[in-house]
Parts: sequence; C-alpha cells; structure tokens
Amino acid sequence: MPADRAPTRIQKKNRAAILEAALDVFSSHGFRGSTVDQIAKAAGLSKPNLLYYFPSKEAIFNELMAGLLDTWLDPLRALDPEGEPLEEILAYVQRKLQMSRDFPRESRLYANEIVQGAPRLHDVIASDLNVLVEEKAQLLQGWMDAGRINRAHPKHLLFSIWSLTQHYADFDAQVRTLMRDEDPFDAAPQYLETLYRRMLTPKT
Amino acid sequence: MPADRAPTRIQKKNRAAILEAALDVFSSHGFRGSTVDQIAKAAGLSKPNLLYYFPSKEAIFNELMAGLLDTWLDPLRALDPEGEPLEEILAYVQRKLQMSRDFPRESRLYANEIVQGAPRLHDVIASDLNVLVEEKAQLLQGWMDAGRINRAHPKHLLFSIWSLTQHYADFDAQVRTLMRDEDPFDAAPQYLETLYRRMLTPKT
DNA sequence: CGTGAGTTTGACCAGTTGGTCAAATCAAAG
DNA sequence: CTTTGATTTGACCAACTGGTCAAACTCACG
Repeated sequence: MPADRAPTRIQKKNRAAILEAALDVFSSHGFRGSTVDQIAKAAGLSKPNLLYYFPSKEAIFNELMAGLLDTWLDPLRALDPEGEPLEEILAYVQRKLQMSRDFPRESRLYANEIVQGAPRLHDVIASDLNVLVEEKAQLLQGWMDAGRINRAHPKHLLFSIWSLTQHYADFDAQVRTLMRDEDPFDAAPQYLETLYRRMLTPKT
Repeated sequence: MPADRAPTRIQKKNRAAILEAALDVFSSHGFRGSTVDQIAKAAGLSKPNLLYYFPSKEAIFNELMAGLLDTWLDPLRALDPEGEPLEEILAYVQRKLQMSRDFPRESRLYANEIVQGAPRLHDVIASDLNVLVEEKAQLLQGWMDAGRINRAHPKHLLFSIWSLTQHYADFDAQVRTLMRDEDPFDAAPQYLETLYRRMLTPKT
C-alpha cells in the first residue's frame, strides 16, 4: 500500500481512475452486484494492483460515497434566506435538475443505496442531512407564513423536488424508452418551472 | 419438479411462500445481491427444496416481475376518458400513492430494476408500457386542448406522478429518517392533491 | 397396510469472488 | 549505473453461490 506520504503522480492518477471506474460500475450494478475485477478492468488495472491502492471493495465504495454526499447537498445549502422566495426555489429545482443531467451516475449510486434501505448511509442522513433539512424546512415555513409563497408541507415540498429532479437520472432507462427520440431534458426544465410556479405563486 | 398437473395443496403453499420470500429479499438487495439460500431460508425451505419448485433464481425473479407488472399498470389503465379530467388525474395520483403505501416492496423491486438500466424489463417497457403511455398522453393532451386542465407536457406529467408517488416507497428509508415520528403518508395525500390541483386547475 | 407419486434433504460440484503474497518490474534520486 | 522504494502481477486460497443428484421420507389413496 502507498506510504503515508504525499501521493506520487502515479498514485494520484490511479486512485482517480479507480474511483471513476467504481462510480461507473457501482452505479449500474449496485454494491453487491459489482465485482472488484470489473472495477479493476474498467480502470485499466489488474485486480491485485487495484487492491494495492484500496484495501477493499468496501473502502472504494465508502470513499466514493463520502465524496459524493458533499456535492449532493450543495444545491440545497445554496437556498438563500435573503433571496426572493419563489425564485430561490425555482433556482434550486433547476440546479438539482442540472445535476441529474450532468451527474446521473452519482444520482443512481445514491438511489441504489436508499432503495435498498440505506444501510451504509443511515447515519449521515440522520445527522448531516437531517440538520440541513430542518433548517431549510424552517426557512420555507417562514416564507409561507409571510405569504410570500403558497402554503404546503415544507418537508414534502423538499421531497417532491428531490423526487422530480432525480427521477430523470434514476429512471433514465424508462424515461428515455418512453420518450423515443425526444431528449427528456429538453422539456423537463420548463415543465418543472411551470409546476412549481403554479403551485407556489401566492394568490394575489 | 412438480408434474404438469393441477398443483397439489403443498405446491400451492410452497410456491406462494417462495414468491413472498423472494419479493422480500429481491426488493431489499436487488437481483444480484440476493442469494437463493436467503430466499429459501425466508420461505422456510432448504435450498434444494426451493429449486424443486423453481428451476432457477432467475425463474423466481421473472415470475415475480410478470405478476407485478400487471398490477402496476392497472391504476393508469383506469384513467377514464369519460370522467372529469382534474378529478380523474387526482384519483390516479391517490391510487398510485396508495400502492406505494400498501406495496412498497413491489415498488422498490421495480425501482431496483430501472435504476440499474432495466436490463430485464426493457422489452416490456418498450412495448406494453409504451403503448399505454402514448394512449394516456393523448388523452391528457386532449383535455388540455379542450381547456379542461392547464397545459403541461403530458408525458412529463405522467412521469411526475410516478416519481412523486413512488418516491414514498422507494426512498422510504430516507423519508422516514427525515420525518422522525410523523408518518409520511399522513400528509402526502393532501400535499399531492394540492400540488396537482394548483398546477392543473384551469385559469378561469 | 402398501405403493407409487410427490416432497425433502445431505452431500457434492464447478464457477465466481474478495483478498493475499512473494516475486518481478519500474522509476527516480544519488 | 545503482540502489531503494514504489508499482505491478501471476499464482493462489478460502468462502460463497447457483445448481445437481441420488437417496430418503411423506402422503394420499386403493
């Protein structure tokens, strides 16, 4: 295993290649469905060589997940209490949709985990994510109380945003099959903007 | 394997137990992540005994899927061209939400498959589901053209209904963790009704 | 009871998988 | 060029997995 020093050029390159390959493999077969050999081959390494950089399959997975979660929550963190409520929410929806378009593998990796009961993620969800959600739910509730957006259960509102946006990444196979030639991401931004605008624009 | 006659009492009982157990195991670990032994144990049988009733792990999975798909599409089939548009859609949403509450394992089994690229489902989606979706999208479009509901991309409208309702089953682990003691299904029906009512009620 | 079909199981097998290890190869600093 | 640590690999292992099979057991029915 690499010593406890500054990573060499080769270490950097190979660890990055492994994580990239692992994202590909894990996101399309799940943890249990993926083999170390698959990942190694996808990274252009032999299996023992891969295990020279990571102590185990699970270690690769964990590092991938840790890196993912931060990026994943950023759009929600960016929801600005000082902004115009409706525009903030619409912008959040679009950021999230953009992530589904640009990082579908990350979305599916996450989905895979949650669908299977989030065995490896329960702690992070119960702590970090929970704090963030409570905070932002408060913010939304405040906006509603002030009459700046229509009333709706704030947590369910957040769930619906996650659900609607990630659907395009997680159920990509289904969505694309049913849309034939049309690219789902052509009409999705417009559709979601309309949906949330109609739902949340306060009745004058 | 059982002869090609009417199933005996024991055959009925054991095949049912196996399918029930398989639903449990497959839906929480995916196909690849599940072992025949797990299913057998959950069904109260030995592995060879289980394989006396089904020729292979894949056969169990396929029978499960075949049975599932019909039930799964029923709510959409029930969307009635003769009904009042908005009420029809809202009823569909509630039926779908009810299914997420009553059959979360079925939903997760389906989700597991789609997230991983729908390798075993692509054909059904491209044929049966596609036909149904085209038909119902037409219906929705007709309602919009007649001004009976607001305009929105009909396919994206369907996707959003699936996404929002199934989310409560598929992401159950996350939703429940973030809702603490409150049952998500308490507020969900109201939330979704409000959402689609505000979105689709035609501007007078 | 006896008998034949239906049911169950322990033992087994071959292929796969995560992971190890010693030996070989490579890279770079002196 | 040499040396030393970093990198790579072929061979290997033990555990697991899907599936087989012959032998044993159970059950319904005459």
